[in-house]
Amino acid sequence: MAEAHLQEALTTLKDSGVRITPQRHAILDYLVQSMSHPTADDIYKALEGKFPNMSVATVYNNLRVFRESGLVKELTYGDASSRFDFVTTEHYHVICDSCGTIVDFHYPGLDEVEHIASHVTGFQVRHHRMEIYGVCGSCRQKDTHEQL
Amino acid sequence: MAEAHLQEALTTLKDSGVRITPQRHAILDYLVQSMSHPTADDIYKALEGKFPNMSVATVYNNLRVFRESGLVKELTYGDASSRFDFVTTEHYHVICDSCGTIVDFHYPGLDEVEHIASHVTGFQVRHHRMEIYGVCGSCRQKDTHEQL
DNA sequence: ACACTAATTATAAAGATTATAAAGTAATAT
DNA sequence: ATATTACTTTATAATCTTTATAATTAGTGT
Repeated sequence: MAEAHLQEALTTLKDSGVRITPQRHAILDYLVQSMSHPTADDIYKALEGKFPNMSVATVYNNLRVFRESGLVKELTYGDASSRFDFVTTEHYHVICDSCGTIVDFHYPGLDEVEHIASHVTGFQVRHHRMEIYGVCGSCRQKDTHEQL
Repeated sequence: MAEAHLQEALTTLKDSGVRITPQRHAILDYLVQSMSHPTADDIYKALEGKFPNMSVATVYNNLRVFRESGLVKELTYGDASSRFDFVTTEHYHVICDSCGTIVDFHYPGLDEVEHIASHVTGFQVRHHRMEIYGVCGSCRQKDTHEQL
């Protein structure tokens, strides 16, 4: 399953004339395997065993390449680092204000909102982002015990 | 109208024990007056006429104070600077991918989404963010003429 | 006006990301 | 096969936004 996603991604890249270097293969592989939403630095650190000489710039460059090929979505926040999400099916994210955990959340796209926004503002709407924030189950338990 | 908002904000601050300095007054005033969504640097530059010695840190510090008092919302993006929005009524934002213009968009809160997210993930949901992206009217005209 | 405390300033530091230039590697044509 | 070319990686420096620090200044209640 994950393997299939990786193969498909590699084919997509090859077909659009992007070379498959060992570094790119490894970064993609990590993105597919990791069920989390890693930062560029997470990826850099995770791969420094295999590629002791890899530069952070390589990670950033290739994440940009993947983003431009539509393989990866960049989740941007204010001060903190961007997180990168391998694109499979459409979904939103629910984020814990306390520990930062990101949980995938499947919900039908908000087409109506897009239509109304387009109508009201005169924009040609192309996409939207939505995130839901709160406190995750384990942080709530901690809070209860610690009287936080 | 704008004056009323400013006065109300000043009262809120005073009541919570925050000193009203000339800098704070000016920053709040600018936020209320400007119908845009300025960055910290926008504010800093706009006020350097009145306050030639004001530090950027003062702008950031006070924007944080206002945020913590609930007077101002911080709109965070990835690489770019945060933008600050004086809180009046609840609304979302529609953002132009081409020129960055931010337009206010009034729409009922997505309560249902929050409820379902809470139910599915076990989070105690507290808030959400949504932005709609596209191309604004004037950029679309430009694109047509320039065959972009 | 005085004393107390908070706010401002100037500066440095931190952190994430991008730019640059040199060296390396893969693809293509000869 | 080899030379040529274009693309990648590496190492490093630079940029940009934001925060931390320490010294000075200024509000506020008595």
